[in-house]
Amino acid sequence: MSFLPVEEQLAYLRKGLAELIREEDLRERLTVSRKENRPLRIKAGFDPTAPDLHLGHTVLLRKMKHFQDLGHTVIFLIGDMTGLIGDPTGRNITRPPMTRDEINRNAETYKDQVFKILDRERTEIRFNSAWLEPLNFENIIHLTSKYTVARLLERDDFSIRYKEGTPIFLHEFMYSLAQGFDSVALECDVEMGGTDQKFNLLVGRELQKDYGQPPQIIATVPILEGLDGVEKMSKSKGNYIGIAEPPKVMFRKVMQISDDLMYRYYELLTDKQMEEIAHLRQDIAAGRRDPMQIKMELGRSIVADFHSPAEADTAVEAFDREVRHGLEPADTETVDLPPQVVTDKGIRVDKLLATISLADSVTDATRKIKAGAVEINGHLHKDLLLAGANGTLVIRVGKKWKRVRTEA
RNA sequence: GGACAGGUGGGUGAGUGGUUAAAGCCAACAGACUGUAAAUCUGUCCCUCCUUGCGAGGUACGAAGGUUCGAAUCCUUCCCUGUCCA
Repeated sequence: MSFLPVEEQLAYLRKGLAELIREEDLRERLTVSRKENRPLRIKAGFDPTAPDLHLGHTVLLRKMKHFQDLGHTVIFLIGDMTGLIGDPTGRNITRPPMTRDEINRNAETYKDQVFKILDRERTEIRFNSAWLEPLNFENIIHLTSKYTVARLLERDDFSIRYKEGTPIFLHEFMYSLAQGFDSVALECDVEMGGTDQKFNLLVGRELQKDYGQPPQIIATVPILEGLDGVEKMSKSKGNYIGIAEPPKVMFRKVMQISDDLMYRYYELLTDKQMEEIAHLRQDIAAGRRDPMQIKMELGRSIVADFHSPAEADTAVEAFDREVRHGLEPADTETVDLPPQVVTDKGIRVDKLLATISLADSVTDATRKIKAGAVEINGHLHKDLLLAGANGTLVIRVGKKWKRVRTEA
């Protein structure tokens, strides 16, 4: 295949990047690539323990896709070895080793998700244990001799923790080095990551020089804020939208973000141009457009990306019905009445709720009943007992619904 | 190896012998409000049982023992972390 002119490629790639180190290098690399008709190798690493991708990851994936659009090769690197360390944020410092089976299973999960965005034909999936595992102690000494403690301590996580006096374990220092070594092993032209990865990416540059390779270009993408609009989207903070989540859930979560955050999502998660987004913002500010409608369009677009336009429509309808009008979902689950919650005085509603997981525990169910959060067949139910029930009970606790079939 | 400081509920962080199942804050959940949200306000926020009560019982403050009528709080040993010294 032939590559587009370098300046056109650059323009396409530059959009939406947080930082590019260095643009001149990329220009040069693209020029060589075009001349030799050789695709560039773009790497980004992923943690094997968290195969549930969320929208935060897709900001990066979308950008990787752009490289593929231009004919380059993307290396989707699964950090099965570095995953034993965990990126040193100070949490989950050491992780239990994963079995080969688990890793493989997670890799499969990754593939299902990643190829919703990436082009299968231009993607290599690699595991860094392939070259990290064979390293012997001599190799490791060699590797560690390339970097100083002072430089590693420059990293924000470390310097903060060092000052605070929170523990930093030696193996955590290995994370950046190992990641850098990945670039050496793969002879990467470009490494991508979130802006929070900048330090690690730079280490790769240094190491490549030490190993006689041209230093990789670094392209970082902005970190997507989570649903709360403040912290970065992450699974552990619970402020995420998973790309494997059902359409309804995905859509509802999008609708939950603040109006302000919506523009950010438009910017990082859709193909809408910056000018268009600016217009939307103006129109809403001037009262010419309804923010809810605009947010619904965002949700529809995101759901359609990961599911299908038809499913997106269904999700919109469900939202309208369930959230806006507070009606029972069309797909409410029906369960049989568990016999153990029936007493001679009637149904023990607290136990029922706990059993059919409308409450975390019986105690929790009791609290919810007393708080007036429970509705049965459309009526507020504040009693622990329900006598004379027959037919199907439609139970609502907050936004959760369930139908319970009784015998009588 | 030594000295000193510290380890509390999902997170943070008070609490140094008794109304402490453990303040406050955050998160979460429910309710009100609303244009979806956000924001705000109110309530809840370990488990089990029923006679649903400012009820009874169980479990809980790194681990295990001990002192005491009674401990997260005192003692002992152990584990873990930090700082300083070597």
